[in-house]
Amino acid sequence: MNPAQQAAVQATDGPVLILAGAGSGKTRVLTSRIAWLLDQRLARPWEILALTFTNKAAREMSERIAQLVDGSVRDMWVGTFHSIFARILRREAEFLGYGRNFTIYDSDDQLKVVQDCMERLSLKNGQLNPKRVRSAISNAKNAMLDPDTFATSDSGFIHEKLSDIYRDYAIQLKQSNAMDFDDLLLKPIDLFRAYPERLKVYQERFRFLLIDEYQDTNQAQFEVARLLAQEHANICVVGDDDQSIYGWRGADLRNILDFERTWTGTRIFKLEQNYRSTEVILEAAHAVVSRNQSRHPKRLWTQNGRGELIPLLVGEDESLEAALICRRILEHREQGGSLRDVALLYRTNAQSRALEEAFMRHGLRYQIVGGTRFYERREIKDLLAYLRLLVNSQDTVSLLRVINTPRRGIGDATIAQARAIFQREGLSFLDGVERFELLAELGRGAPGRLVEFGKLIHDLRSLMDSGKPTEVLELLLEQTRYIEHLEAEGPEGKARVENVRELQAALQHYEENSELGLAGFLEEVALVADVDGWDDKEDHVTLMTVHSAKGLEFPVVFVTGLEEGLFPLAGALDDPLQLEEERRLFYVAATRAMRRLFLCFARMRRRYGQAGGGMPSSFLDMIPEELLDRSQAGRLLGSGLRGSWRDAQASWQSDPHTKPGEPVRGGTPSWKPAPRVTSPPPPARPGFAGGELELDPAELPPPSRKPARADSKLGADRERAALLNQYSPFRKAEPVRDPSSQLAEIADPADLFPGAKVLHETLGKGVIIHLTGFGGETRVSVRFESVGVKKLVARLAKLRLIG
DNA sequence: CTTCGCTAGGTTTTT
DNA sequence: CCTAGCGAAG
Repeated sequence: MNPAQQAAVQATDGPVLILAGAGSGKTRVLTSRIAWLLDQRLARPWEILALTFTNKAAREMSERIAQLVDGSVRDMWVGTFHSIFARILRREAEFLGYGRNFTIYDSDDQLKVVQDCMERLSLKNGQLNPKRVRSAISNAKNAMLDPDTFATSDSGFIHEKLSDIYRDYAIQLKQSNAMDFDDLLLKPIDLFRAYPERLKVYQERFRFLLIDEYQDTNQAQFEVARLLAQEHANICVVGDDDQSIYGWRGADLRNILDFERTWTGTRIFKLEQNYRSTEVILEAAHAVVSRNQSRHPKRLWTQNGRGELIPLLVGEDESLEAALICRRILEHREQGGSLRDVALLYRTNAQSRALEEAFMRHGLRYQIVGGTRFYERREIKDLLAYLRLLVNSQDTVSLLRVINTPRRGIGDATIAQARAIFQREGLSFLDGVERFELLAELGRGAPGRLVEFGKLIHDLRSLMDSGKPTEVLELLLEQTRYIEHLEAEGPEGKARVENVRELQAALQHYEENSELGLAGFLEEVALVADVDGWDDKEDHVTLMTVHSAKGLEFPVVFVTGLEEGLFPLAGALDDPLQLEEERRLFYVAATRAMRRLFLCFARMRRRYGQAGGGMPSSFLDMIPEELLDRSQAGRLLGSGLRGSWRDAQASWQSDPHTKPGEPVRGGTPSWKPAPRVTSPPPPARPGFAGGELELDPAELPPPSRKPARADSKLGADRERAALLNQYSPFRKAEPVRDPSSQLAEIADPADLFPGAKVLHETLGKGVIIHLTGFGGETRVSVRFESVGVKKLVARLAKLRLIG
């Protein structure tokens, strides 16, 4: 351990701020510090509270502590903010008028409540959009504004309506015995303020508080930490202002920048030696982030050596960008590297699609982290909603979700009437269902169906009390005939059934390893993050957003989609604060790399299916020339053309943070606000082209946008397909000369690619639109001439490639 | 009450 | 381009 690290570990008394740059051994310091506290008998395990942002980070921390000290980790509270405070809230629920079986609402559930409130307040078709409302409520909560305070914080018609909805929303949640994510941080504050003696209990208990990724805390987290630590002032926070990337979620950089002012007597330790990356990588990352105004000045250094230059990979479009990356990965593997070494990072989840297709085509194993999550799939949410309703009978969102799923003839009209009746009688929905006489006015069929539903829930609940969680789920599936319901959906349903099986397996696993039952399972499920599902043991390339990648490291990293408007994102371009966050995001991305960093972009990228222009990211301009390797791209993307990027950009983008005296090469001095010009269009850049292709991409035919109607361009498509496939280890695409003259073999799923023309035994000719690889099964969307678009399982579809 | 077909809007990032 | 969500018809 270096002297700075050692000092940080041993400064056990009073407030401590550890400014830990990327790769500076932050986790090591944090865990050693805990081990030190225990070794020196300064603290006993249960007196330590360590808070992280992801379960993965928490797990890693626990494991590493366990290696340092023996055994006693079990009594220590190490977990995410959300899980730790959920735990505290369950214990203290009665003080807040909640039941300890409260449900945690995710953002989907929140939206349902908001919509319900808006309907009730007749604001459904106004200018307020439910998602906006949801985010307004969330922002209010992050700023610790309750409905009353929020109401007086601003004025105007819209704000008034927002306040009304927020107030109703809070009431609905309470009535449903439910808390949203934000509540998990806010309610503890309410509790501690209203019941100082409860606060005291936790203050006494947690004499040592440690917080990881402190730069990402919001005001509520700041406050709850302050409350807990104010007694002993043994608060140690670790963070890096350059890695604050959750501003949009309410993270407040001031928390870390002002820490020493909040806590008198703060000792600050700076960890600036990086053990992860090469000098080249660090310099590139620094070149971008150092333009920010809001940061502690600092500079990482390393003894890892200079390292290799950063290749620039330029693809004609997103598919070719992906193909170039695949080629590099294949090279890496040929040189004895493992796929596990490699990560692809992107700004938005939508970018994963083109990359995924390329990986499939090249036969490279990959795992996408994030995107649509398992627990957010419809079939999973349906079943979880049943289980949630069993645990918490007041959970309205879940009730409304399952009451007519699968269809049992209880529609909106019935529900609305029944709700009205029960409300009048002061009954909860499920209680009301048991009062048959009240239901008479609902007409002929409805009462019976409602009672039947009530009985279903009743039976399931009795089994929950006596049996195992897996048995409950089994009975649920049986009674609702849910599997049959899914199977009736056709091929789509088959995959959903698989997901249900996975849920059963997950529940079984939980049951075998925990005592906490159904309620515990639901809590765990509610609080998983995308990264938590990431499997770092398997040999595959990892694809994820930059946000998900924080805290991770990989020997080889590709940062993709470095186009102005994508990374940095368009919405951030004219807001200095957001632009700073984008730069930090780039900094995070680049500093994930240990040995090798690649920067990639595409000259053209389809968005919403429409072609869009890709100007190289302004970040690329900030990186000193001598760090980049344009040896291959350089043929066409040479120094002479560099200015033209900037010229083009300068005409429509100004960079408010470029310091005077540091004019950007070839551009207008940008501290003088550049006029926002919409025309003329950026100058054409002939021959500004594609990376490392051996074929000159300038001679490449443009990709046809709509393969289905591209008959006249078939030749072009074929050539393009050949290019895309040229690196495939399995096969060289060999287009059939005359489609009608011969019947091709049934294609191996790995041979299929978007744009390929195929022949199906019964459905006839079609064109592949795209491929997906969920659950290890390649699925293929084909637009058939006869029947339109069909989704098929590639393995079973017996498709033949035709010319 | 359900089903079908159309359209508008969505892609920032997530506990 | 894709899909969720809405309105109209059965």
